[in-house]
Amino acid sequence: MDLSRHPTSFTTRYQQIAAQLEHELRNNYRCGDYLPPENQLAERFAVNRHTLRRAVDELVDRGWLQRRQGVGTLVLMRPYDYPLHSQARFSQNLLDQGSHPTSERLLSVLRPCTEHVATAIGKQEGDTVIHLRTLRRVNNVPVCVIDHYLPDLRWWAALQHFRSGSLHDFINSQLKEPLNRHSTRISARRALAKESQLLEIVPQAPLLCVRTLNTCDSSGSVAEYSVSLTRADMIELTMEH
Amino acid sequence: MDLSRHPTSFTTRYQQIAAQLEHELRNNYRCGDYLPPENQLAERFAVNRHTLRRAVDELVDRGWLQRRQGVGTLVLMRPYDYPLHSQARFSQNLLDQGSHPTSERLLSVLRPCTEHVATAIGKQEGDTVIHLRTLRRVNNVPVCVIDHYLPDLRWWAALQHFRSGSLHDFINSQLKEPLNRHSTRISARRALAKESQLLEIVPQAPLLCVRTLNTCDSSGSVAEYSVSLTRADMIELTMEH
DNA sequence: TCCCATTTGTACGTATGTATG
DNA sequence: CCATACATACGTACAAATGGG
Repeated sequence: MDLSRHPTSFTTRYQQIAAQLEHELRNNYRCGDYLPPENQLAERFAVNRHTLRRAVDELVDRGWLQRRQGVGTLVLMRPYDYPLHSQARFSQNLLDQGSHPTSERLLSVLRPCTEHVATAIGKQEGDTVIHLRTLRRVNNVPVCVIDHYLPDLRWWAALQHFRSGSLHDFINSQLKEPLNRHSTRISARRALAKESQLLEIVPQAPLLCVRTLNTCDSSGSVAEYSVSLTRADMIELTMEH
Repeated sequence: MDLSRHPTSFTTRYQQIAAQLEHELRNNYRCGDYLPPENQLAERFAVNRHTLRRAVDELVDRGWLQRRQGVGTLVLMRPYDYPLHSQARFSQNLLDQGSHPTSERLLSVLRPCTEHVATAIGKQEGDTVIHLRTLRRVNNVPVCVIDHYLPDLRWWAALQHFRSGSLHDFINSQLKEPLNRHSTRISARRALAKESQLLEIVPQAPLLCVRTLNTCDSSGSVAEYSVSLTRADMIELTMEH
């Protein structure tokens, strides 16, 4: 595949090489393999090592390669395994956060909160919070991972019995605390390595990120701050006004 | 602030410079400003231009700077805002769609609607609709492009006088038709080539996509269907409940 | 329209540092 | 301690894009 003579669109040398490497990664490499050393590749493509590195940079940025100083360049890319749901897009109500009847608990710990969480829930960095992580599947396909942060440590004992289902229902029925949605922030970004693994998507795939602050119905104090990451290729959020 | 003698952690020269630049961005620059030319900065830091570029690369990757070939390096970061989140982001109310006072008209045509638009507004594929495209900038940085589809062709004459400002305000004042938000769908995907060009982002960068259906206050019929594409690195949507 | 200065983008060359096994 | 391979840095040159004269 000669990409050097591409009539329609101008590409730089390093972009050509990146495209060529990407093609070879898909066909000739498997996850866990190492690329040939930069010197060899540079020689093969007849470019300076810097130019070759610039091409590899692109693929590292896309999450398909990982550099290991003194060792080599590791191949992370998997062959595409989900050709199916390019079309299928589920809808999900914007208010569904934390109330998925199908979600499953992945994590349940007490931990000092980060600055980000502290700011959101109005506590100090390092204050202990309950941290739950749940994963929602649709048709057994993971679509959404949610981190829940709860500042009221008195809930800890009860929450340890939460295994699956709707967290908000659980809190409502077990702790008699109906939660009120206070504010929501919606953003999008690329998936990080661990996230793409968890959600079984290619690295760098776009994610919808919904951050929700829930307050206690009774006292009005912050009860839960949740951050959900949703596969943007499968889910869209809907809202009726 | 001398970062060159940092006892605890080893930092490379370009990392020191990136940290220094980040510090200066916060204190001495505002969104929309331009950095001094790379040559000047390189001279100031007494490094090669490549080294300086490597430092700037870091801040570009973090979304705080944006390069414009032939022009300069644009500052995106808002002062006083950063320490809270890992990513400095503007916020935009979820209800802002079509009502940006700063938006500018890019396109204004009559055209047969696609199946997608036809489905949304409840007409037949091929039926003529008014199609407007507007671009919103913040501090002269493009952040959001919106396609508006309006089925009522009687508005065409009046709408041709719309140049900039808030489209919804224009419709309200010129056509005496207050619009009502009916439903909203939010998704995310990677930018296509043309979109990334228009929004001045790298290809494949994640976009927030908000599709809104607005109805006439009076008749309740569909008045406008809009599709907005927003740079996810700069804008997040907020909602108070 | 064309040219020109400015600024970023790409590419080559070279040298040395750092990490790994 | 050494060979290998990636990381950083300096130097140089030219290309491409932009904006102004």
